[in-house]
Amino acid sequence: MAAKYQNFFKVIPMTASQHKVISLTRLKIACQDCSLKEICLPVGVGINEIEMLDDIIERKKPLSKGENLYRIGDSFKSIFAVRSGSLKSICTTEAGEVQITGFHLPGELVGMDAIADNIHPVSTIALETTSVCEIPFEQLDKLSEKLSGLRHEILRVMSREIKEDQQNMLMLGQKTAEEKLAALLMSISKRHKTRGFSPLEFTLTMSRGDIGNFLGLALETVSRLFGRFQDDGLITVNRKQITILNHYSLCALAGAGCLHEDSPVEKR
Amino acid sequence: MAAKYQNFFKVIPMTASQHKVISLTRLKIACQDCSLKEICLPVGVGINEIEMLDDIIERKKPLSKGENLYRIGDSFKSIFAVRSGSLKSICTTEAGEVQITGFHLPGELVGMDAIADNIHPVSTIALETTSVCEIPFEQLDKLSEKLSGLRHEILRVMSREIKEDQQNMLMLGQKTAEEKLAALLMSISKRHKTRGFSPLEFTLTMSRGDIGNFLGLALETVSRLFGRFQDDGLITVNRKQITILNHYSLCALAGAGCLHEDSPVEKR
DNA sequence: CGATGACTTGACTGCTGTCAACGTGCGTGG
DNA sequence: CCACGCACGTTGACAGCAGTCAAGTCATCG
Repeated sequence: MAAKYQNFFKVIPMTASQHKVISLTRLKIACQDCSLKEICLPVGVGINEIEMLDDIIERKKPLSKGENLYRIGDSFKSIFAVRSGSLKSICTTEAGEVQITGFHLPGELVGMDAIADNIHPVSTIALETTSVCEIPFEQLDKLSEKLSGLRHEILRVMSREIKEDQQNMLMLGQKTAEEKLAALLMSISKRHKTRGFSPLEFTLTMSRGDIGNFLGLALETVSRLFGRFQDDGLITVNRKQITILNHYSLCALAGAGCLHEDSPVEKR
Repeated sequence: MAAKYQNFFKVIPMTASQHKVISLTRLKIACQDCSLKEICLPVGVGINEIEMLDDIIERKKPLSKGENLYRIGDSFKSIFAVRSGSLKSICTTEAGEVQITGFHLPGELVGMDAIADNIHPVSTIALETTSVCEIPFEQLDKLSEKLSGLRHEILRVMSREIKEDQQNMLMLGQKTAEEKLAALLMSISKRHKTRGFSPLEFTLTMSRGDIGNFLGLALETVSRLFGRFQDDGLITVNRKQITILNHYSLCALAGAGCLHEDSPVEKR
């Protein structure tokens, strides 16, 4: 769902140690290096504005595993950029069933689906220790009034989300279990690559059950598929550690566009 | 996908005869009555601006069945509001397979997914004789700079599309064939209701194949399900004419939220 | 009136869900 | 440091839903 802001909203991942020692200087550097500065920094020009930013970011201390960033029904004030860690968004039906609507990795934005009604339609929960930047929507909107580039970028980001959600819709509706899982792996791989990490070796922070729920599969099926993929030499699975051995075949399996139409050739 | 703009972007449906006799006066009335005027009319204030509008709309003569509104890869200039008729959006994979990403009914907007890359990611095709209004995005954007209400509304509309696409994703991934079809019928019913037509009796403008493709089902399955629904007394099917007999049960079948969480109670 | 495409119905196969038992790793507490 | 317990993950057996193939019916259009 939110795999798509990297081009514009690229966030510099932070290590856990950095979270502890947030000095004003350090943060300024972090923000200036971060591609999010196009949103964050122009809020004010002066140094004191940056200090304001400090406050905003400082306010969000890292979430620990299982903690909520926001809950269904919470009023919408800000969108969030993931700096490190990962999250999942879930919506619960009246029957109490839980449905995962997406996973969020560093450099991605969450919460834009709340703009419509000023209420968060999903809960977003940390899958591990996770640090986020808060971007007050009010300020972002004000800013976009003056900066047409920013305004366009916001529209583009949202449009991209629509476009890619539609791709995901297709995937879920039309693909087999095998194709779904391959597509998810390709999606995560691509997103890791975009943020500068290895696209061929990564750790899944979500459980088999989470993956199954998201893909509309039984967790047993997910487990079996991991086994089959390994037998076929496509990947190596070690608990949550995934190594992609045969990127091309996996991409082919994922089918049309590798979840987001970016085959070998990079789009844009 | 695009079932969601009715609250704001309500378009007054036109009869076929109206298409033929577009007088300037008549059109002005049409635009002023149309809820789209919040977008269209403020472009200019003077009478000549409205004439400009006339030109824009006139340019779009009704599409006949099978005609393209735009094709994949076309450069993006405008979004479109459906006045009468209906359309489907399809994306074709490199393998030449066709996937339907959505149906569009009167009062709905199409083309917002092209903002991201300035290129239409899908082709949109008339399912019957169809008339649309063209809304030049350039002008819409310029206008939104001054009118914060309009700017917010655009964001809200796009946010809503994201939110509801996510709901659809869930539906496609998690629901059974029965639930999918029920959900589609409920969606269409709701959309008909919103534009002031009967929610319990309507004509499907798309083929069984289209429905199956969209829902990720074989067309035979769709056909069988229509039969089963009829046997169970939920609906009456006469070729493309659908009558909903047991709205409540169908809604229950559609599951969590009737595709868009609007059970008996109306949201917002 | 015939042809073509859309739809329906039937038989059969296979993928995937469900139920169930069994490993495996990690954290807690002795 | 070890043992235990619990959550997570794996594997197997079986059943059912939905896809595929195929034949036949119906509507629409030239």
